[in-house]
Amino acid sequence: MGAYPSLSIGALSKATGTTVVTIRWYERVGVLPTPARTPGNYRAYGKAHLDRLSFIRRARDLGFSLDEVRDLLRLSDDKDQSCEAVDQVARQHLAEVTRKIADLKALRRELQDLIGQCRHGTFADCRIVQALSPRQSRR
Amino acid sequence: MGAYPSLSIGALSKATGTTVVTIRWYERVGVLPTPARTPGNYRAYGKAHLDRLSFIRRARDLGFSLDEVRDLLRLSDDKDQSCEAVDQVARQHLAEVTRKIADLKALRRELQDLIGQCRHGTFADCRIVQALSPRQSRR
DNA sequence: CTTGACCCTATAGCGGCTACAGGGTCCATA
DNA sequence: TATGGACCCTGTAGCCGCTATAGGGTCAAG
Repeated sequence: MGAYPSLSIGALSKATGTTVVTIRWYERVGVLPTPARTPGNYRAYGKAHLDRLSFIRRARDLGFSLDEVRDLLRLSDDKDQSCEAVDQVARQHLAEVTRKIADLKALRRELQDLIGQCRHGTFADCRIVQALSPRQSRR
Repeated sequence: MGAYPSLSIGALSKATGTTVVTIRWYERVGVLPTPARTPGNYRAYGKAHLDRLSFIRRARDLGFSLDEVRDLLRLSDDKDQSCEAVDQVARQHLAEVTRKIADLKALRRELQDLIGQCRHGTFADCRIVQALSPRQSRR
């Protein structure tokens, strides 16, 4: 149960699967607090940084923007309040993801239609080229 | 059957639903050819530009990158060849879209799990915060 | 004392625009 | 003829979330 050993940026990088450059970037844009420095000016991270960075990575993997991550972190610093606000952020993000899926599905159907019509003839006959070109003919 | 009247950038903008700034951007990055100029240095577009810009917009709406659009345009300038290459670009893009949909669906499921577990208690009990924080506890 | 792995800062670039700032042009009306 | 307003011009900087490069400093092993 000694003092938690401090981590170099490289060690933190390996521990979280985040590149060194990205870690410095997170510090720069204020989602990861500035760590202590060694006499040689190397960053020295503690357990709190490891936890925080893990949180950030997980949220990013789930598609939250850095702004949303900032919100989530700020909310999680007010420990006493109910997590309704957090839930709200998550639900909003979920709605956005759902919308994106719908958009991509519509797009996929269009692409499939397009590709399905291609008969590999000469270019003038190509349905893909025809379908792409005249915007007004496709309501 | 007179000469096709030339369009100002604003007219082209309205005709294609593209902002004036974006049209100039397309010219700058080389997907839309530089138009003629009036004596007052205004851009004067012809029917070819209208067709080309419509093509670009439609392809962008379908999620093609500007690089892919460049490819499609270059391919469609070689009129004689079969449209196999075009088909290839489209199929590749379709595969990418399909992959994105799958990714987003996995992500949505995770978010739904997370949100479904929230019981709006105090923060310490919040499943969302817990689930976000410890990265190593989730396989 | 040198090698090589690691670390530092600062700056520029990616895609696909968007938003200024600071002007010029054109046409209708007074 | 003057003026107002709609339109147009160029150039630069900003957005997001990094990534890449240049040009150094630090540290431990051999």
